[in-house]
Amino acid sequence: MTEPVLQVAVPVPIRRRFDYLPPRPGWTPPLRPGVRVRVPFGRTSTIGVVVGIASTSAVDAPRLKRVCDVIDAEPLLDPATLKLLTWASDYFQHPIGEVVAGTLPKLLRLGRAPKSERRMRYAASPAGARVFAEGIAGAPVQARLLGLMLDKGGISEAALAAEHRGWRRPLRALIAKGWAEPVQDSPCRARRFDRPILNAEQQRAVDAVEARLEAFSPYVLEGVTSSGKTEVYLRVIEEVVARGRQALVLIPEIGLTPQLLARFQARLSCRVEALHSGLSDGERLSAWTHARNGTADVLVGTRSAVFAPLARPGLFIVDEEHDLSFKQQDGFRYSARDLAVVRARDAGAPIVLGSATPSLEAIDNVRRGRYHHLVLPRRAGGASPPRIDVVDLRSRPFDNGLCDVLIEALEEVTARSEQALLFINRRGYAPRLLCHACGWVADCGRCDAHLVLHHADGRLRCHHCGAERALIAECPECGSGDVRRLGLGTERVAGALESRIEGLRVARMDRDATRRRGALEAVLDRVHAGDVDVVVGTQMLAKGHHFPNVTLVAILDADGGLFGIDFRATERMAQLLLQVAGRAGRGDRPGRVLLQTHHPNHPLLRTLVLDGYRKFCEDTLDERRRARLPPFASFALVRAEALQRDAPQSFLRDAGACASARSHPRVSVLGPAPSPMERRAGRYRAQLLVDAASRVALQRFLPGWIAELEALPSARKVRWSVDVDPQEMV
DNA sequence: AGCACGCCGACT
DNA sequence: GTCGGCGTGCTC
Repeated sequence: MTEPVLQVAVPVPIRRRFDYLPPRPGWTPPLRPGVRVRVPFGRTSTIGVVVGIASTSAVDAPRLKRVCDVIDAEPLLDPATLKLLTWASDYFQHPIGEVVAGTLPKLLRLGRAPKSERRMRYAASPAGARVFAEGIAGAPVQARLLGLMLDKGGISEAALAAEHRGWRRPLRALIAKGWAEPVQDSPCRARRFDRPILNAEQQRAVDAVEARLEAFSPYVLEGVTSSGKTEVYLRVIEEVVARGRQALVLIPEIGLTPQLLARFQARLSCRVEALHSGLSDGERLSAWTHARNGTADVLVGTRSAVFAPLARPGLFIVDEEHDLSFKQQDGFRYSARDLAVVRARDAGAPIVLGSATPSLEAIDNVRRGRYHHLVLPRRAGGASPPRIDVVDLRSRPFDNGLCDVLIEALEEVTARSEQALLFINRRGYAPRLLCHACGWVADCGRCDAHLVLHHADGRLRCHHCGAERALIAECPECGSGDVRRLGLGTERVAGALESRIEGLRVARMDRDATRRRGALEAVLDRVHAGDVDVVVGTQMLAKGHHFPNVTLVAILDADGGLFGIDFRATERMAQLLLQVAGRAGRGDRPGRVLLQTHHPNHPLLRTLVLDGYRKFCEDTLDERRRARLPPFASFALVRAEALQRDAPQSFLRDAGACASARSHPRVSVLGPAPSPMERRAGRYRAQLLVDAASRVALQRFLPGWIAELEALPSARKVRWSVDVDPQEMV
């Protein structure tokens, strides 16, 4: 009888599993995939997870070591979660060990046991109550425990232990038969008093999802801002939880988690838990464990929550599906949105991808009939959509980004005691400091970028590497005192507004103004209290905050996205534009959007403003199809960086040569080319694009090719990574 | 990622 | 004469 071979995911950046033998010959305790093991590794030892068990190994028998010990009696990761992790590792070409370790709460990675379920309570199910009434024969202990549960409406573990010494086994039997179930430790309160009435479209969306709760069915829920998407989520979640299943809700990585969580908890009479980066290690472990053992009915989390195991998965929701933060931008570059779809498919559950501005991928899937389309065209409460006015900046006088049309509009708004949002895509005061005498520009020494002037503290900062310098009054090259501040940032616009309109109360909302803990909340509170007339901010303004009194939104420079290097730049710009615009005219007052541009006749801008987002997407998708760009092709990007200027390019040239030698008919490589910002934080960067005709072609090509790259001598002189389905080409 | 082995400069 | 620089190689 040969010993089983344990395939272990070891937390190292090596694209391989490591084979081990059981702790001792003739080891009998069950060894199942999903258990953690401590393994000798090189000259040290580390904790890994068994991801497979085989009868043979490709490694020579004498080289196989034994695991030191098995940490878990029961698998920590269930088969579905393991399957997801392996799938993600294969698809995104990231080492399995790092995938597994990276998605486990830190305390579990360190070998801690999952949180005990001490405070769990158990109650009889309706089926249990029926059976008990009819009388249970042959299982006196089970009957007694069930009786207690019925008697007291639930019983704690401590009370169970007091009642019967070996309580775990009969309890497990009761749960297995569906007669008893774990319940939350505090009794449920019915909190459905605040349930708004659905409009016809919301009802149709809810009905559509609820009609197919038992099978994989993907939906795109397209609803303009404040059309009541969240209410649709809540109704469907209620139904899923009522059927004894769990819901996983993914939200973008922003400070909105507390608000959304509060709304969920206020509306749902079940146990809602959060899993996001703001939690302590203990809280994170607790939420993870509750998802895994089924104590939590609803798990609301950011990107990484997509890997949380679920005891009874029944529904997946990705809110603001188009948001870039669902794609991790370093290390293990996975897309939580796409993985959620994979998970829903495996679980045979519905998934709702919600957005006011769905991604082109989502829309394409609708067009191909793969996803169902649910539309919420109306704004809740009958608010009318905002009017979009394009302001032609050409030959119009404007000062610090503010033209007279905008100033007048602002004065009208504040006269009515309403509020306005000004969006500008750059923080700081001025993005460029220029000597008018000799042309010198303040550049970052470590990046190919200009330093941005921050006026408040008199510093010059690099927004790419964080380098900082004191502001200088004279040109360091020629000594001239005529050093000018070029371009616009939030700080400058805010200051200009204050001096242009007397008594105007301006708040800033950008990374600088909200860095301090609680600062964002403070700004939001001031806005809600009406202590602010105008908010000047960056992208942050676009992200779902509710500003009921805002009736004017201005986009100071809509041109940025029109001529970007990234083929997704226009899609981004359109989404941002509509998201920002969506902040205007909630409540009962109509909103107005002012869009300042030097290119009022740009075709995509015109389509967007005149025909709306849908038409814009149709046109952009047609263009993508003609140009064979995603989603009509599948990309991967290999990035490399090094302190030596040519190391990245020569590695990527070798990589390109390997690719050509493989002569895959449906795959080609483009480049290498220096990254759009070649030097960043002192390192030179370059990239190579892999262009495949389809996902399948790309997935067939990558594994073998990447294995070759790992063996290239030039690979050792650079740091390199693969980004499958890159979202940003920079 | 760690960790060790290995061969060349400024210090007691 | 040694401490230590990081290049190279390996991990079941």
